[in-house]
Amino acid sequence: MTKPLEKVYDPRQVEDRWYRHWLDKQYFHSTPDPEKKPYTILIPPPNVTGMLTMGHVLNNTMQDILIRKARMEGREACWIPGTDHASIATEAKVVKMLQDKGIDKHRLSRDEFLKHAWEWKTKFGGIIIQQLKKLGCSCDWERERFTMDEGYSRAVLAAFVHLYEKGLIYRGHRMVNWCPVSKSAISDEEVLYRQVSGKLWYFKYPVTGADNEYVTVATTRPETMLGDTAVAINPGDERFRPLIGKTLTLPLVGREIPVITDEFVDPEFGTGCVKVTPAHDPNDFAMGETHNLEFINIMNDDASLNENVPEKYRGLDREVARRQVVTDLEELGLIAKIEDYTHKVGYSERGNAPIENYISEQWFLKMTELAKPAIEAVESGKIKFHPAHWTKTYDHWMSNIKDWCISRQLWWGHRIPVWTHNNTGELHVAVEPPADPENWTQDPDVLDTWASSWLWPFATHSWPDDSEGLRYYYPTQTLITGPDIIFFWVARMIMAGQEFLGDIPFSDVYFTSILRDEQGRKFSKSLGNSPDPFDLFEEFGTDAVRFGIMLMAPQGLDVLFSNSRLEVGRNFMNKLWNAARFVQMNLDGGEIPELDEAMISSLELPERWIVSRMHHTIERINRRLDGFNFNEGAKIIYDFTWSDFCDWYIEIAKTRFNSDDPQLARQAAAVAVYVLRGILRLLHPYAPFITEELWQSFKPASAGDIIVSDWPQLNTGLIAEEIEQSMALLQEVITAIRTIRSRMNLPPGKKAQLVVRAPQPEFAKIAPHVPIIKTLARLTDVNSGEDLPKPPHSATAVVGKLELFIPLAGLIDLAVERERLQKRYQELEKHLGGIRKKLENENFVNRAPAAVVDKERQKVQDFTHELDKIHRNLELLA
RNA sequence: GGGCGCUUAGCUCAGCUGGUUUAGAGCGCCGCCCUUACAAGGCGGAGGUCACUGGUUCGAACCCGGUAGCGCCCA
Repeated sequence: MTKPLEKVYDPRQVEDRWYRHWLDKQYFHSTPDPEKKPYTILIPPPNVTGMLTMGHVLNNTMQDILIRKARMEGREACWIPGTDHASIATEAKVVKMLQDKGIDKHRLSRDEFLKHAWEWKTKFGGIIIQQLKKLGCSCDWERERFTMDEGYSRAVLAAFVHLYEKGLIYRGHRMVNWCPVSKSAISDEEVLYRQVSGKLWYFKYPVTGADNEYVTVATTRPETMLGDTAVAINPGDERFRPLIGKTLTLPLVGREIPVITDEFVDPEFGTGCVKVTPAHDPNDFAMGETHNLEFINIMNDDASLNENVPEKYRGLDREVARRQVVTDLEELGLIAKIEDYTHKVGYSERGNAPIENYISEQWFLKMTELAKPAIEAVESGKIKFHPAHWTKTYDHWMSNIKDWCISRQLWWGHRIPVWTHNNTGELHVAVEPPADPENWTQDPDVLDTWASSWLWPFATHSWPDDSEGLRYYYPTQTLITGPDIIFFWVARMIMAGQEFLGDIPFSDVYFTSILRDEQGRKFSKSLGNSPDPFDLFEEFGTDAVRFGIMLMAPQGLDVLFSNSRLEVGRNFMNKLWNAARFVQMNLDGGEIPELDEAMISSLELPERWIVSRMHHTIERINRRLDGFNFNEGAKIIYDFTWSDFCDWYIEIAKTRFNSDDPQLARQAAAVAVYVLRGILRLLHPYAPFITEELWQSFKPASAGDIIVSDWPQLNTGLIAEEIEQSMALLQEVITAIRTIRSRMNLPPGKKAQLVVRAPQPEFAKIAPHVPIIKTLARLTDVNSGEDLPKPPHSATAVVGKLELFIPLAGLIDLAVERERLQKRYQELEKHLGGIRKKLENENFVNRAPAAVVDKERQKVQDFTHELDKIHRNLELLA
């Protein structure tokens, strides 16, 4: 027995203390144990430059719930944490930091820059790891990995070499998505399309050698006309048939360009004639290849115009050049019209600037072959998605997969392990550099960050080397992540797992909800509508935030988050705290009584009932958590604790503690402790701190900390339907009396009398519990009999076969009473009408299962019975 | 344009395999109460033609078709 509990739960006194204790005891650390089944979760590595967001809170709380439950269930639970190096984001931050110090990145050598980057990473990187600890995450911190750790880097390079040797990696001049801010290629998945309101400009291109004959083309990007090398029409478009074979003179440039025909051209768009800029548009690129057009790259890597345009425009930024081109064409009278136009523009995810389609030399990974087994793994059900509908999105993307541009023109990251011989041009592709490095030049690019994090499930271990850990922990069990990275990461991990280890990386993937604010807007930095988790921890307590967010996150739907909804969590923690406090106050001399489960069947109804309810609860929570229904699991434990345990059992236990029967009081204390222990353990994965704190006051003498205690064992033998039904009757009686009291404005301090008219066997069902009814319904005495007359001036209720009368001489408001009864009368008539209609339907009686029909017949009987009684009492009021 | 999802009380959501009791919960609202665990609380109450429409069925909030509105992803 520890010291008495404070009146209000104060999380600040508790959280850090227990986290330190768990760390000291090494509870989070896992070592392979052949005797135990492993349960492994890989953290989706947050960006090393990142800070904890509510999205992380949601995501990591779920992982912690699963891992804590698995640990309590006796699995060898291992949650592997870490961060990724976030090439683009980190490099941008370091460049900015250098700029602030007056250092230009390009004045530095690559090595000098990397030195700064590592310094920066050491200093600021990984703040998020500390923040995860604050959240209570029980990760195996001894296994923390960073995607640029030495061993991990070796794995990344080994993977590259493997794929290169297999012929899946190639280098090529291709059109890629170019981010002019980071001056790097990015993958298709890193492009976000936004609806933008812009203009559609109609330009007139003069037909060569003809006076006053023009072809009008429409474009959203005027400046790209400087790189046009053709104009295209649909071959079936009669309107432009005369143009075929002619050439046009490109204004401002003076280049002669052909008119070509291509099926791709949509006659409905613009004028039906389109300008073709093969070096700056993916569709035009394709046309350029088919028609053998000239590819003129008109841009520098920062999206300013280069020397391939007339001098006037050189060096201008694309936006400036756009305005200039429009002005100049206007002066020449070559603008037919300008329309408002909304269209989608691709933005670079990190640079937050419109991307360019830009031809450059890049490294690509062929995906089709890798995708096949990955599609199969999900279709066959070897890997299950939750909610399952994500499999369709996955399938669609996987079966239309395109080659992956994996090179980035950055310095922070894994440098591509390809060296070219300075004299012979020979390639050296290997994890280790050539023996004579002075004769070789290494490819300057680094790999896409996802080309390292897709190896996370095994590069976090020893791969490519074998090890006990790799064999024991791979494949992992569950991955929890956001649907926004289903392609970036989930799909690619599945491919990598099968390619490199020949086995799936995990068996279940849970996709979290998207967090939105109360107005339904996504949380975003630019809107500033995302709360700082630490403010919330401070205001509500970490357990309350965890529990609250679990409660409001439905599976498969977005979460409308609001601070006020966390109050539910806080209130619940306080409720639990006080329930525990009450139990503690009633432990005789501080001794914690043990309940012998074998004795339970000999206990009284309320005790047997609460035990039955608890095992019901265990069963339901297990089922919900097995199905990743975190919100429903939270709801179940909430309801059981608040309604069953606090509102009913504790109230009944008060009558035991106050009774003259010490045996009864001891039993109630034993039952209360038994149930409380169950609640604490069931709740522990959701609310680790408060449950650990309370556990110390109630744990069995031989038990350790709750984090390593046993998950409550379901005993279906203790679930008793008939007990729950008997208790339901008792609850109905009490509620019926309370309703009358409330309706009649009887203040709680004023006790009432109860007269029960009922057949003897019916009254016998509640007779043993009269003391409880008296206390919970605030009665002085209870009389019963089969033929008692209704006392004068009494209010009435009917519960099953029991007629309840509360004499209210002088207090009863006959009008209110009549209204009450009439309302119930009408309700009953309505229901009866519906049921009778059903039963009169021969098809129903003949075709519905007998049990269903019997049930309806029983209802008719019960309702009629009640109706008669209400009717009789109404008459007495008349 | 293609795909996915959603629409149940004022708000946020449950409602699992069609018959879960008479469609539930929390918040909010109304009334009474500082009843010695908890006012971050207790007791009671009001509030819903389950988006619309057609069908399947003895029976539909639930299954199927269509319509409308909202959201997301892909092109």
